[in-house]
Amino acid sequence: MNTLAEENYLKAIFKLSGKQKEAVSTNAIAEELETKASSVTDMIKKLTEKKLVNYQKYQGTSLTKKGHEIAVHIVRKHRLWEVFLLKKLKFQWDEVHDVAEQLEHIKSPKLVEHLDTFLCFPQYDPHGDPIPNKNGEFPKSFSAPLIDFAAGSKGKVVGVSQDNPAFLQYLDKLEIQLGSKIQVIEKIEFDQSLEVKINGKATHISSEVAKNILIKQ
Amino acid sequence: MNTLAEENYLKAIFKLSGKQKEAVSTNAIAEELETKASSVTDMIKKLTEKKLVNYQKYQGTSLTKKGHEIAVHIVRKHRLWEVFLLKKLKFQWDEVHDVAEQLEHIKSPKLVEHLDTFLCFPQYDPHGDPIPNKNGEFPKSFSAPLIDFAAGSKGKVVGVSQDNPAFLQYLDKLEIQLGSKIQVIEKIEFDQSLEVKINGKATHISSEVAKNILIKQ
DNA sequence: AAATAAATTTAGACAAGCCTAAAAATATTT
DNA sequence: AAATATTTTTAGGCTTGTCTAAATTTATTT
Ligand SMILES: [Mn+2]
Ligand SMILES: [Mn+2]
Ligand SMILES: [Mn+2]
Ligand SMILES: [Mn+2]
Repeated sequence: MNTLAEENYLKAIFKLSGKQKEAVSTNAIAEELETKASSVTDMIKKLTEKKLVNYQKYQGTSLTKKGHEIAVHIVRKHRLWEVFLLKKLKFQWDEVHDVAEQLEHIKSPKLVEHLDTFLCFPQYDPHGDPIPNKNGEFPKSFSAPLIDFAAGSKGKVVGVSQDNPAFLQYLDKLEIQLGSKIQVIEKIEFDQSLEVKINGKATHISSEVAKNILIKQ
Repeated sequence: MNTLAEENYLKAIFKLSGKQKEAVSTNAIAEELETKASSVTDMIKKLTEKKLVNYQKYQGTSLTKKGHEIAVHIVRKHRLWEVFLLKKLKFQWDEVHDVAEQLEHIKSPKLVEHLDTFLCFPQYDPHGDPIPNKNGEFPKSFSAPLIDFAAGSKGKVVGVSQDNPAFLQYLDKLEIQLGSKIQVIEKIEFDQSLEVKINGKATHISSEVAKNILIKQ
């Protein structure tokens, strides 16, 4: 069984290594976990010992098959709990992440599977992130950040790539939710910001925000 | 904010000190938490520092007002989660305790209150234990252990004073549940065991079991 | 190809929680 | 009231996970 700290490291490496499972730098992990590089080196050595990561001095870290499985399972739990908090306990979408950070570490195979059943096997969490099934398989989703769309293109908001409360509350203020119809009116060359229509209503969006909104055409 | 270990110590002291809030011995705490007396002394000193317990060397430990409040709040969370697991996630009554031991440490005031609302403010957990409300007040309950009842007396099972799975599974086998009607047919002097009728069916029960079944007349 | 900068690791320290063994205090017998 | 037994505390040590400061390696400039 793994400790809470170990699980958080595995999750961070999973998040940072992306689809190609690239090696992740020590500093990147330190930043993600708001800790120091020296602490990361220490922990990586323990995870290497447990065969949960591949690590070569100065060359970065990647997950082993076993480490990957554990990380995906934690992501599964995190996202299922987020759905539970939103759908059953009436939390707002900007409130679920922090509590799920705690709940994801609860250890009980039965709990996860029964929760999944209770929630009717949701495929996406409140931020549009895909929920892996019990075999660790993710539902396929075809989306791209809003910033990659050209003027004139239309689509639907299917997700966000941040779950920071300030960001999510700002989206609420802009009346942007999962499912909102969006059309790019103009891309401002100067600062990469966008003029868009959200459900028919014209709004201006910074590039920083547009990077974190996921669109499906 | 308190650590997981601190919370478990407060809960243990609460459980052991009973209604009169008697001082609890170091050894009793050690046994309850399956740890060593020396570890208990260490922790008690920290809790004294934080003004969560009253402690005098060699004279035992009791909870302060603040310590008592925290302990009751953890008990509240534990029991609400037990209800959730049983009622919503279809756990058996012998399976809920261990998972609730983990869930009781999740920190989110909103989570507890919304869970309580979601469950429609239950007053008792799956073992018949009273659930304190958000002000820390327990519902009054009038029950006594089965072993205290004389031959001929009748009553209803309203609780158990152990949540150890082996004990609960044995009750399942005896077809004893909360709500079961029970009548004491005979008390065996020799070993304090009982002949009883459960929902009309005759059964023999050891004193050890009879101590842990709570009856309301 | 040096020199410099940035990233990473090592060395040594610290707090939390736990342990064993020994000492001290309290309780129980004789 | 001693002697003995039990309980509790103290002393010293270990692991986990963190930190700062210094050393080392790798990357980037000049
Ligand atoms: Mn999240
Ligand atoms: Mn999410
Ligand atoms: Mn319980
Ligand atoms: Mn219970």
